[in-house]
Amino acid sequence: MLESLDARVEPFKKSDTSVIRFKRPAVNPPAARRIVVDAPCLTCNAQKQSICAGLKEGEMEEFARIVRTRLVKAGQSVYREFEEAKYFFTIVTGEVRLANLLDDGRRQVTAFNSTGDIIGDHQKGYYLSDAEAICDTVVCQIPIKALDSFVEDLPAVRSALVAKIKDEANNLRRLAILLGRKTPVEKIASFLVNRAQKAGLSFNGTAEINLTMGRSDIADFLGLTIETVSRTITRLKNHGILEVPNAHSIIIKDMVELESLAEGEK
Amino acid sequence: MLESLDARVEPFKKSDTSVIRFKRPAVNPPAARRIVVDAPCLTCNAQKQSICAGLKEGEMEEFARIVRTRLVKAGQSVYREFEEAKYFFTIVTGEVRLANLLDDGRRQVTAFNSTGDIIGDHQKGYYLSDAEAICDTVVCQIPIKALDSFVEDLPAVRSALVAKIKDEANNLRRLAILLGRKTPVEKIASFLVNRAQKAGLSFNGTAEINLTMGRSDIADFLGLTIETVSRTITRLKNHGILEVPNAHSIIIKDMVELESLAEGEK
DNA sequence: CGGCTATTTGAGAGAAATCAAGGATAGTGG
DNA sequence: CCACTATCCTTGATTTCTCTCAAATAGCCG
Repeated sequence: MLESLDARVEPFKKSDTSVIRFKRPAVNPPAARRIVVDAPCLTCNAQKQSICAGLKEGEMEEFARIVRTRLVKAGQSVYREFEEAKYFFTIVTGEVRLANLLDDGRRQVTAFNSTGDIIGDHQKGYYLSDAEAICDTVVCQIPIKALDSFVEDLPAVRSALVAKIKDEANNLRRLAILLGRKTPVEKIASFLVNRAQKAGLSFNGTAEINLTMGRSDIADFLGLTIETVSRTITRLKNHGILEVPNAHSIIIKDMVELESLAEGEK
Repeated sequence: MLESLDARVEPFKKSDTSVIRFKRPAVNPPAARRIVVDAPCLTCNAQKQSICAGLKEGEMEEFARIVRTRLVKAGQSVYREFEEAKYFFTIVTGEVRLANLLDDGRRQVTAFNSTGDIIGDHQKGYYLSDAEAICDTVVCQIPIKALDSFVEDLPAVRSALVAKIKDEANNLRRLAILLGRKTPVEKIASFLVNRAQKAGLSFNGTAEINLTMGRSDIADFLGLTIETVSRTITRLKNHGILEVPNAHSIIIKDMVELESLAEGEK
C-alpha cells in the first residue's frame, strides 16, 4: 500500500511475521482460580517482605479476611493486559514475568517478580501487562478497592506501596538503559549479577544462581534473540567466568569480572 | 587481560571508546542558581498542571513561601546523577531531558519533561539521573523535606504525586518495550506520535510538532545513532508521511499511517 | 525407550553502526 | 549587517554484529 504510492521509495520492512511467536488470545482464557487457603496470613512466608509487613495485630486479621491465596501453575497467567483490574497480587512463592506484546507477537518482558513483590499495575481499570507464572506460583489476591481503603487509613501500608512503585520505576529505568545502550555481553552480565544480588549472593567469589525462566524469557527481557543469549552465555563460559551445569543453573566463577563486564568496563 | 588467559577465546569487544561523546565531569559543576522570582505561585502558568493544582488558598501561600524559581539556560544541568538530592523541581516553562551515562560515555535519555512535570527522583539521598535543560527553562524548586511534610498533611498533593510516579513508571515501561523490540521506523514513528499527543495534536490530519531537542538527544532516547535517526526521518519524508521544514520542526502529513507504523502494523 | 521441547551450534544475510565528508544553521564578533 | 566559525544535520560507503534460517544435540516426561 505504501509501496504503491511510490515504487521508487524503499518500503518499510520489518521482521518476518510468518512465524508468530506469541499470540494474544482472542478471548482471554480464564486464569487459574483454585483457592488454596483462606486467610492464610498467619503462616505466610512472604509476610515480612511485602506490604503487609507494616500491619499490626488487629489490622492483620482484617487484612486476612479480604485476601485469598491462589495457585497459578507454570505457564498460566495471573492476569492479562487489557483485562479488567480487580486485584493486586503479592507473590508468596514462585516467580512471575510481566510482559507486553506488540501486535505481531514480538514480546518485551519488563520484570521478573518473586516472593514479596506486588504486581497488578493498572490504569483506567485495566491491567497494563500480562503476568504469567514461570513456575508453579502461589499468589495472594487482594481486592484493589479493599487495598485502597487500607492505604487511606494506614500510613505504613501507604508508604510501603509507594516504595514499591518507586522500586518498579527504578528497575524500569535501569532496564531502559540496558536495552538502549548495552551490548549483549553487558546485558547478560548485568542480568546475572542482578539475579545473584537478588538471591543475596553478591560476595566476590563463586555464586550459584537458579534461572527459573527459559532462554526465550531472558531474550525477551534483554531485547535479544534466544540464539544470542545462548551464544553469549557460551562465550562467558569459555572465558571461565561462568559454569553452566545445566540450562537452568549457572555458577558465577568470577563475580568481579562479571560485574565489570556488566558496567561496560571491558 | 581476559585475552591473555586464553588467546583462543574470542575477546569481548565493545564500541570504540576513542571518542567519548559524553563525559562525566570529575567534579559536578555548579548548577544554575539564579533566582528569578520569589513566591511566584500567583502568576505561575504551570500551576494547573502540576502537583500544586490541589492546593487551597492558604496552603498555596504556604507553598509559595518555600519554593524558589530558577532559570536554567539551554545545556545547563538542573541536577546530576549522584549529586545530593535536596530539591524536587516542577518545570514551569521549557524542556528538560533526564539521562544516565555509562562509564564510557554512552548515554540513555529516559525522559523528556516539560511544563507541569515534576523531576528530582532520588534514592538514599542522591539523584538517579542527570537532568539537563534542552532550551532555556524555568523550574520551580521545592525542598524535598518541605514537600514531604506537605505530602503527609495533604491527601490531594499526595495522590497527585503518586499519580506522577505511576505515570513515570508507565512511560518507562513503554520506553522499554520500544527499546527492546521496535525497529528504527517504529521508534521514530512512536516518538513523533507521542510528541504530537503531548502537544494536543492527535487529530487525524496534519499536525506540526516542534522538536526542541537535537538529533543526538532523540538518538539517545530511542537507542539509535544520530545517523539512523536522520536517515529514518528522511525515509518517512520520502514516503510523504512527514514534511521537515527544518531540523527542529516536523509536520505530520499522515497521522493515521504514522500511528500504524508506530505500532508495527506495517 | 521414544517423542517432545528447549537449547546449542553453524552458516549466511541484512540492518544498523561506524567511518567519512559535505552542507546547512546558528551564534559571534567585527 | 555581514562574514566567520563552530556545531549540527544529512548523506554516502563500508564494516560488523546480531538476526534469521537451519540443523543437531540435550534434557525431560510419559
